[in-house]
Amino acid sequence: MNHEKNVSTKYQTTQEETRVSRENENPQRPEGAQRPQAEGENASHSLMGMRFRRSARVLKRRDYQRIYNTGVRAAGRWLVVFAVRGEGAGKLGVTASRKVGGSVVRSRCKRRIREMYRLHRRELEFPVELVVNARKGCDNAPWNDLVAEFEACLRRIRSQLERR
RNA sequence: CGGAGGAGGCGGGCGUUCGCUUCCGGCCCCGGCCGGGAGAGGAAAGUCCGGACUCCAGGCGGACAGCACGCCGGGUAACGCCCGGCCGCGGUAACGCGAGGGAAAGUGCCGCAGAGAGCAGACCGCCCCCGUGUCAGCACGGGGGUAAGGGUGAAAGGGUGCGGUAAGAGCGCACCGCUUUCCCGGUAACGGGGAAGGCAUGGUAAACCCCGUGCGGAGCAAGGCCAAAUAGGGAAGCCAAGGGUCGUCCGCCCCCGCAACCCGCUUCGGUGGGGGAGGCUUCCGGGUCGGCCGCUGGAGCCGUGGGGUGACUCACGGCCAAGAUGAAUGAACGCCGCUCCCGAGGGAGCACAGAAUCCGGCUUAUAGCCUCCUUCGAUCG
RNA sequence: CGGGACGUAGCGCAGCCUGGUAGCGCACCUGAAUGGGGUUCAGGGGGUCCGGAGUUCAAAUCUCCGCGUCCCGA
Repeated sequence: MNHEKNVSTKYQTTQEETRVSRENENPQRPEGAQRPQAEGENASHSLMGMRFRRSARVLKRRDYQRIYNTGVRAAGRWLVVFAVRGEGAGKLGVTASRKVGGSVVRSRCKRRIREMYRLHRRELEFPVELVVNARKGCDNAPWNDLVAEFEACLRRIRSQLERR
């Protein structure tokens, strides 16, 4: 856990974009609430990259099958991530099977995963089509741990795709 | 104050930052931006009933089958729901529970035990008479009368008491029950009372069944509109054999007509065989991927007043309150509130659960909190 | 949205329609046979009949309401 956090901060510094790195540390550290108000308005311009609309979603069963069959894989305690190289801004598909829990639990898992993708998609340096499967316990996992795991999976995905 | 019962409500609050869907207005011009508004439940659940709505390779009428319901009256669009009442059972009571029609229309079943279980029956007994033994009581054998007592069973053909008798028995009487009948109250279920009858009529219909009432079938993936690539020829009308529905059948009209229908294989697109296989005329559409509509304003909600014991209803006024579609309604953080744990201060947790065409119910899950009423017990005055 | 099947001993299944005794195979235990084991033979134990109500004298069986698993159709 501690090891993964160190790696994630190192990964952030490689991005050179100080605005984005500041936004990323906000949900990770509770002390981040004391951020300057003046730069908050300035940040609103840069937040366009944090949007996540329906056009950025994987919608068809065919597309899911293609990503499962031809993509690379990375699994963690609460997540399984599949990916192939994509176009434009990239896409995300989220699934949660009945094994994860009832309807309330599954919906919550999917929302949390979408939220993580929305906040961290910039860390992928090229367009990628992702499919994330939720695993049991995803709804109750501590937010910071879940984010760390997601980032770790993204790094593994990225290196595997670069090797191709 | 405590216990119990009933009715109803809420089911985290506030703030900051970043998002999602949709509506309205504006701008760039065909999906983006800006401003403003809205955005899960009491069960949204299970899919157990009832409707609205839509369609049916046809409709109308009738019969049967099948299924459901079943005290009485009312409410409702309708119901298997709700309200009020009756009866039965449970509870000291408040109150709760009840598939609660018919067993003198018929059939079936009632294991084991027991003498006998559905045209009742006589094991142990009780009593009388005759014979033998005997002082007698009594014993044995034979004949008869009984069903009170014992015993079996879930259930033994009214119950309790008194009289009566050889012993007994509704054999007689009183009360209770039952049947028939009359009167009174009630819309009715039913209740109250009188008279007569000496008692016949066991249980089971969540066994078949009978009686009464209701029901055509599917379901918003219903159904409709627009319409790529590819493939390519169908559609409409008329007559004849033939064929056609939603469990079956009948009648009439109607429709299809190179298909229907039957059998087999299937990658669910089709395809092989059987069956049946005539012509004429006119015309240009059919359909998949995808998209749009259906899609939320309704048996709607709130308030006031009237009617009703109540469910509910009527009148007037006001309001618009999710509409997604690989599926939005959120995420993170801070403060407060509540519960539990060591107890200075901290830590952990916050019920059941997520709209999918829409309503009326039922059922099931649900941490905690609040309000009102009733009843019982204790204490004080 | 609609339709169906199943739940019985540790495991796989009968019994349910037509209500009264819960049974079969494997596994388990004991004994015999063998130097020992397997096979075989004899005997034995083990059941909230998925849960809760109801009908009945009596329910695994009939009825209703739940729970769980699996499978179809559009």
